[in-house]
Amino acid sequence: MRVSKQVMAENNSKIIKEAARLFRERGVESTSVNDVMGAAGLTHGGFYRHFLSKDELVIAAVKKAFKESIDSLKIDMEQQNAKRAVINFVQQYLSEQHVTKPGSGCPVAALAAEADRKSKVLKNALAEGVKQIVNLLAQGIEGTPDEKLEKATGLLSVLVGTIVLARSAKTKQRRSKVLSSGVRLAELCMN
Amino acid sequence: MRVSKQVMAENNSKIIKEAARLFRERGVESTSVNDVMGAAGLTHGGFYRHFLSKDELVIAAVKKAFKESIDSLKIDMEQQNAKRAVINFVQQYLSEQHVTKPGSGCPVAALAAEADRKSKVLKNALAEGVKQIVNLLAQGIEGTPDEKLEKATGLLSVLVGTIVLARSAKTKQRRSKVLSSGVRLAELCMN
DNA sequence: TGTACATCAGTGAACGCGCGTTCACTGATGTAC
DNA sequence: TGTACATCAGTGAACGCGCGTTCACTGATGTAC
Repeated sequence: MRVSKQVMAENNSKIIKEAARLFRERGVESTSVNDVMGAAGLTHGGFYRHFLSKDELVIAAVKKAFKESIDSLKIDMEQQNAKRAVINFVQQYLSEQHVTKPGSGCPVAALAAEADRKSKVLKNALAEGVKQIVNLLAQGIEGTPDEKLEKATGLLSVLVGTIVLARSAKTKQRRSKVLSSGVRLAELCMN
Repeated sequence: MRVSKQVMAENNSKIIKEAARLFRERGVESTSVNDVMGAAGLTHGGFYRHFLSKDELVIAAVKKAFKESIDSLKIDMEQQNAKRAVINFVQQYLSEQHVTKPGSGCPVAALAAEADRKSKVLKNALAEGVKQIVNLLAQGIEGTPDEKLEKATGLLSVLVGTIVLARSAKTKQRRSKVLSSGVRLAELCMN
């Protein structure tokens, strides 16, 4: 039956939140509309009162996933100096937790490969998020404006590559080695 | 109708070859058994004379994809000095061509995210390929055995991350910037 | 080497299944008076 | 503020579709003599 505007808005947030988690955990194609609605405590039929299509949900979920990272990085940058904030970001990014919990992690590492093959709109959402993160990271890096951007781009490449490689590792030992070599490289990137 | 052993062997190779290309181009889930068989000039029904399941084909295709890269790198290392071979490998890896033609490119960059969620067997095939490539790259890098492996691991992280990020770029300019920052980083890794 | 027959690679229809999406229906919500 | 009614968020059955897989069939291949 009909629910109040407020409940509907809450349901909408829940759907996007669960989608952002499930898409990163299992991939977009392996997550059905039914999976997402079930995780949000609803049934699949009502989905189309919220979104025109699954594709639209994917966009919303990717934007939400980026917003989480970006907002917390922004707040960190305002509360302390930018360089420290970036160092903290890198440390969290290159952690065991991030490797084993993609559901709350970086959408680039989890979804870029899939996005490359999907709709142009999704690719745009990905590219937009990357741009914003690179711009933020650049603020915590030394150099001329051009150098900052180049270094930030390199840093993000290292971060993404390290997580992707660490996730492909079979043993915990191997994973740790991949992560620690990533940490060393990330430090190189920032100077 | 029945075909000769030789023709059957050729068909088997064709199936694996087309699968290795299509899986990297479109992803494993977005490529159907029918797509692969069609690309190999056959019909879908005959597929199960060659493989027990689609999963088995995925393993074979990933192994084939790695073998291509690894064999050509090995040959290069034998024909000239190892360091030069690694430099060439990096140059080819971080090229426009590799970004735009995933079908003949690195299986890690194309499939690692998807493999992380799929069967353990596929993950193992990926991890095995990564191990072999890291070992080869280490031979072309200076340092103690431990340093060589750590540097090679870092180098591969940079390579994979750079390609993933470059593929997510919207414009050719942006793609070039990502690639050139990757080249600079790769050079840092090797020393 | 030639013949008779069993084998089996490849074909295309058919299977059950889960997917994204649609729809008639329900009943609480929101609104007009 | 109370009432009567239109709205519409959510439900669950149903839709067409493509998927991985199975199967009866075909006829060239491979083999036993």
